[in-house]
Amino acid sequence: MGTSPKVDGCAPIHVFASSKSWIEGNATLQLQQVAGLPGVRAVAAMPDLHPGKYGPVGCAVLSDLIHPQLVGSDIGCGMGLFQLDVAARKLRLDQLAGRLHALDQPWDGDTGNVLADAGLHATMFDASLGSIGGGNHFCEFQAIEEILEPDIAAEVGLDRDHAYVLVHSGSRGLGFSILEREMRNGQAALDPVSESGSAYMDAHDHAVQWARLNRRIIAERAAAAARADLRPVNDLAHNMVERHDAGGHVMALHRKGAAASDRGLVPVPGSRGTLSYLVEPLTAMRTDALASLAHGAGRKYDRASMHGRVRVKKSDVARLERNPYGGIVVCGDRGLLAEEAPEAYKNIERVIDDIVEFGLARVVATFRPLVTFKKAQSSVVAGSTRREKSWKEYRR
DNA sequence: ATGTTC
Repeated sequence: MGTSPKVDGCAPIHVFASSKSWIEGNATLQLQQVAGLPGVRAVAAMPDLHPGKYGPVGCAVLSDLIHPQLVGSDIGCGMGLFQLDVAARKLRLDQLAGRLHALDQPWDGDTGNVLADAGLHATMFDASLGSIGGGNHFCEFQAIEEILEPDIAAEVGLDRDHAYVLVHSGSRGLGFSILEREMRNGQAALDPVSESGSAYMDAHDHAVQWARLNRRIIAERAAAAARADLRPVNDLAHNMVERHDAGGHVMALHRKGAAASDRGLVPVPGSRGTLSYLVEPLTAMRTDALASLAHGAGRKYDRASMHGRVRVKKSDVARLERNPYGGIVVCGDRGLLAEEAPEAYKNIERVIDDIVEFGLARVVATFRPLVTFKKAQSSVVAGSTRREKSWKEYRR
């Protein structure tokens, strides 16, 4: 708990998890490996820490060098919370669930226009704009369960009667292509002020904005299904890297599954069967947290093991398609439903308790899930045999 | 995480 195991040649690691929070051994191992990477100065781990493909998820890493793998493939992935101008109690959940199936279809909006409005150039991945993607990504209608800090809630215009939409999505194929390109170049680490470092940052920053726009469009599509308008409460990426000038010395602050704690209230989702939280970061309290916060409950069991833990029979599917609050989970992919079952995740209350006890944040409001939408099984699109430029051939 | 299988 708040340990700083100083291994020879390794950067200090601060773990903001109490002994009550389960941290998998492999995640701790990955954390130590990260602390030993070239240029790494400090590592902060959150209680939602769990093992990932290229390194642990749920941590911030301050380094002299940019490590694209520490950001991962879903550059700019994050959480957008939006308030709808409709009362939560007015939503017809079954009707809404039906309409949300439209999110499995490509967005039919004017991609060129929204990109231009956002100041973003076109890429070959723009057809994915407005799509949620797979894995843990979701779009969830929520209602306020409780407001614990009325003054702060009022500052951001929270109204306990309104419905909300929380979107967890990222940069789809775009971010993936950027990491893929870096790995093909064989450069494990980049000098932040070098040409290659700047080129990565340009592509990265573009993907971060693209992902933010993607969440906005997804929220608008969801709002349209509820025949409502929306306004953003806050939107924060949790997979990203930023350059920081520390008195002439440029450093890279990576966040992998960790939200920034220096730009407004942080939406912290639970699993799809629990409350989600909106917290106020108390950044000044702990500089060793690297201006970061937990980004959710964090996985407890890996995806593969969930297929053995959850039977995907009719009765189980029926159970997984409801949440304990009487809400609906829409997911046309039984396998994904099993992988993303609430029991695959850590206890969000434990995670929140930890960040509160370590003085990292306080809870402003809690939200209960009404309707959660997750991607349906990917169906192979017939007839698209036309040879387009391969995404691996793509250059900005 | 990924136009997830070249």
